[in-house]
Amino acid sequence: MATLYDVAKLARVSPKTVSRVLNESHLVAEETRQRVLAAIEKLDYHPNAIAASLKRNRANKIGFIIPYGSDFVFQDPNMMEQLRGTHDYVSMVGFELIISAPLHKKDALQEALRLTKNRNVDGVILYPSNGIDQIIKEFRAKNLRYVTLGICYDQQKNNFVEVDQTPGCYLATKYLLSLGHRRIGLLNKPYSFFMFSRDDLLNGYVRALHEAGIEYLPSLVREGNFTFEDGYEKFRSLKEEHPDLTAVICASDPMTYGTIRAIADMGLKTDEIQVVAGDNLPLTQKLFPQLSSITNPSYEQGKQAGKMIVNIINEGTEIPGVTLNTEFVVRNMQAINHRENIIV
Amino acid sequence: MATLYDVAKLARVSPKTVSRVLNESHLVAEETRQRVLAAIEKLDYHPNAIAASLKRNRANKIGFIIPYGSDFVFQDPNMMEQLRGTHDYVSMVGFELIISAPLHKKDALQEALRLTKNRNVDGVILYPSNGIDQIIKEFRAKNLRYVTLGICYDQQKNNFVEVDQTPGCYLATKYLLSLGHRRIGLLNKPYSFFMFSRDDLLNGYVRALHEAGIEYLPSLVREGNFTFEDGYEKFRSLKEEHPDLTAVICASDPMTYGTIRAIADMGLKTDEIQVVAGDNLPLTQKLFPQLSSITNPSYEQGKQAGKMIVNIINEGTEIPGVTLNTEFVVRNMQAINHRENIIV
DNA sequence: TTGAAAGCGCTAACAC
DNA sequence: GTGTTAGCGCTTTCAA
Repeated sequence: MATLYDVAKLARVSPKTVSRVLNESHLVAEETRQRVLAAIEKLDYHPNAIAASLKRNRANKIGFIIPYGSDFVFQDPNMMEQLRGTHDYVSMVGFELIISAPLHKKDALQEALRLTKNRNVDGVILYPSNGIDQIIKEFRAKNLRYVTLGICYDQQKNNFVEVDQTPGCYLATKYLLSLGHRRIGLLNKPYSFFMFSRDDLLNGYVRALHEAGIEYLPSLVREGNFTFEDGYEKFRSLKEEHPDLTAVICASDPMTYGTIRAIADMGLKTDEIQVVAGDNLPLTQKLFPQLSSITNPSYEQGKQAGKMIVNIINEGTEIPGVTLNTEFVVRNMQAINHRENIIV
Repeated sequence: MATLYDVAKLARVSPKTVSRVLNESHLVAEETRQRVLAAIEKLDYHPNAIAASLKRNRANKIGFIIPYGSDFVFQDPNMMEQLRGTHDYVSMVGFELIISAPLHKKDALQEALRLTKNRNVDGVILYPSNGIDQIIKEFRAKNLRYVTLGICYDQQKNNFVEVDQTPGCYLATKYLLSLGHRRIGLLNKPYSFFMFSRDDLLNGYVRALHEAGIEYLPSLVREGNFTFEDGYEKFRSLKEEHPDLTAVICASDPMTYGTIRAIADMGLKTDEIQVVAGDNLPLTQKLFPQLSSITNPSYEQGKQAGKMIVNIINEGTEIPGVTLNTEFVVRNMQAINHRENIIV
């Protein structure tokens, strides 16, 4: 493999000039530049990124750390959307994306530290999981770069991109109330698994109920792990405990699928239970085009996190956190009630 | 950040001894080793991976290159399964995984070359897409490391991990024939988009028909891009052209979803069309537990590809290609025909 | 506008 | 079992 010195020799210039052509080419005489470029072409020279990294003390890599054990990971569609957003942004500005999903959740944060201290990456994007407040303390103490996908502790002011689901859930609840529903379930997100600093879905739900003068029954709310299985189980137990349940709001699309499956398995008809989806993912829209949905800007969240980590790396300072909003999308419900088609 | 020299100084040994403790610690006296480890601990020393890479001429990174433009990518569940398999293997043996999904498909292969020549990665995993035969030629000429997820040209003998869907599709077709179906559609995989070297699904399909003495009608076969949309469109046109169609085999699970949606939208009942899924993904099993399915060992394929690229990097030679098999899973069909529940 | 020389942090020969 | 030294391929003062 040709090195920069080979190019310099062939072009009869110094190594530094080649380096200049590679990086800050406007400081080089055009004629010299052409000679260098020709030599590069001729030798099929590709700069050794590792050597440049060593000298610059910059890996040009971002780590995306997933704390769930890898079989959850690559199957959770929201995480994929966040990953995609991050990928698209950081690759646009010249960073590579390293993904790491330690097999054991507890190793994830250590892995994040290792990657960063090793200089394998210039900064990491982290999910809020248990123990992350300690890890953030260490990142800050050592002046390492990180961004979190959510607020990880009460006083966190910087370096996060979070989504506030309060508005989406408020609108969803209000909509269901306006249709006449009075027993509305909420399959909420987990508070043991992740480390969320506030209960936004619940807040929106309770506020809408309160405004309508409807009593809030805690037993109508169940926490789940965002997964299909949890959607399935929690819906079943919810409906069994509340036979008069007529509507349910799901915290995620996989939970929505589980709920739909549970509805079918329980022998309920579509118009007995109205389901609101949690993420508004493309697949959900295609599979179940009648479902109204809370929107979850996962792609945007990942993208903003990518942008933030790149800025933090370049500026060398912390950056105030960003909160993204949610909305609610109504889809045509008439279609459901008159549909007699059976899907599978 | 502490360097190896700082550790050496604190432990009162030479840099090389520290390096030995880090890498080949059995060659160091236990007492010395403990002193070094104590110094490492005390300084919170983390070896600079970039410096080691430069010296060793080894990045310890694998590139996973996705050639579809990133919005296809992180949404195709099979690709995610392959990625997961690769991730799990390579991270187990100490490699980092870099994923790259150039926004334009045509850039993907150049990106693969760039990453490798730059030394950003030690080797790449590639999908068979148009023009890949040329790229492979260049990889081989320059002695660069690659593995392909499928056979990319007729004479390819090495460095691939492919899946042969002939058996799975043969069994699926045979099964449908045994149930009395005579007009069986095949929503086949694409041949313009990827670069597959053989038409395995079609082979299995035709063989089963032939053995049963049933005529093979080319118009019962449609190519699709593995996507929901293609499943939807192709099924519609298939059924419109062949009103006597009673069963269909889908090349992928997203196509299966599209087909199911089309069936619902066309006002057909479940027992009028029997659908065979293409991948047997967990989500499909959960959403549509009644569907029989061809199995697609995507995770295993990704894992094997990871294993192969690591071996190729370590051995420095090419490795004979591997072909993975497919099967067919029958699920309880009675449940379908008697089910009157409506899913959404 | 260009070049000479030092050095990023580690590892590999080769000595002892 | 341990140390000395050179050098991976680049960038960066500093000088010309």
